[in-house]
Amino acid sequence: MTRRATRRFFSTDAASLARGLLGAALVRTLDSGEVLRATIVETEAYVGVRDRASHAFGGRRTPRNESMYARPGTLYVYFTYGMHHCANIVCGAPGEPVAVLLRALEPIDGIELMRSNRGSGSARGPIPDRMLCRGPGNLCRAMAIDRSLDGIDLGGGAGSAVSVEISRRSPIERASIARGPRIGLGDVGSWKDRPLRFWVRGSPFVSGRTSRVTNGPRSV
DNA sequence: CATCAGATCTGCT
DNA sequence: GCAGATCTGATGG
Repeated sequence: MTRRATRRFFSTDAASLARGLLGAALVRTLDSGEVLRATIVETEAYVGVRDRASHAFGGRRTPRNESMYARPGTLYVYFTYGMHHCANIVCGAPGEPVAVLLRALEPIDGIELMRSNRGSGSARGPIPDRMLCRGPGNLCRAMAIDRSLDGIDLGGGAGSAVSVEISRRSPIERASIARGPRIGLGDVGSWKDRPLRFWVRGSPFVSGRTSRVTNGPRSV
């Protein structure tokens, strides 16, 4: 039993949404009608203009990050390193550039299409399921998310390209959620160590170099 | 395992 | 020009 997340669900602070998204499903409906569905297992919170690691630090506003300033439930997709797309869900108060980065998903439906979206893999054979949506760039590729979806409203009417499904049945136990510092940040002072990354403890779908280090204990 | 170069877009200096 | 909310394949211990 699931329901679709509405604007109300996204209208909260970034850390709360980052936690609350764990266990929810990200649903991508393609133009063809095919559906890709995956459980969110890892997120990062970018808490607003005071967050030195955020694209919106100090109130910075550019063509790229414009949708961060849109209403809660807006999808913010950016392109980085000349190669990768990353997907965020805008939250917080209306007009505040607050968002949650999606870092890893556990594939549920449309797995073969995800694999195909990722490319044919390498000489070592097809990409294993646990790698399909591991990391913010990889999950965008698998789920066919790019800048053309930047700014869409996840809380809008039915049939939109991307939405979030919340399950009442199996919410993630608080004790099964781990948190730690965010990944890949440059010199952002004390913000580097803030525990704003959240993940499902022990999930083999979570990103990070070694699952032992990144997947260890430490509850919320 | 750990480290590193390279892919080459976007925004700031 | 250079660094960045990344990822992959290559190389060396």
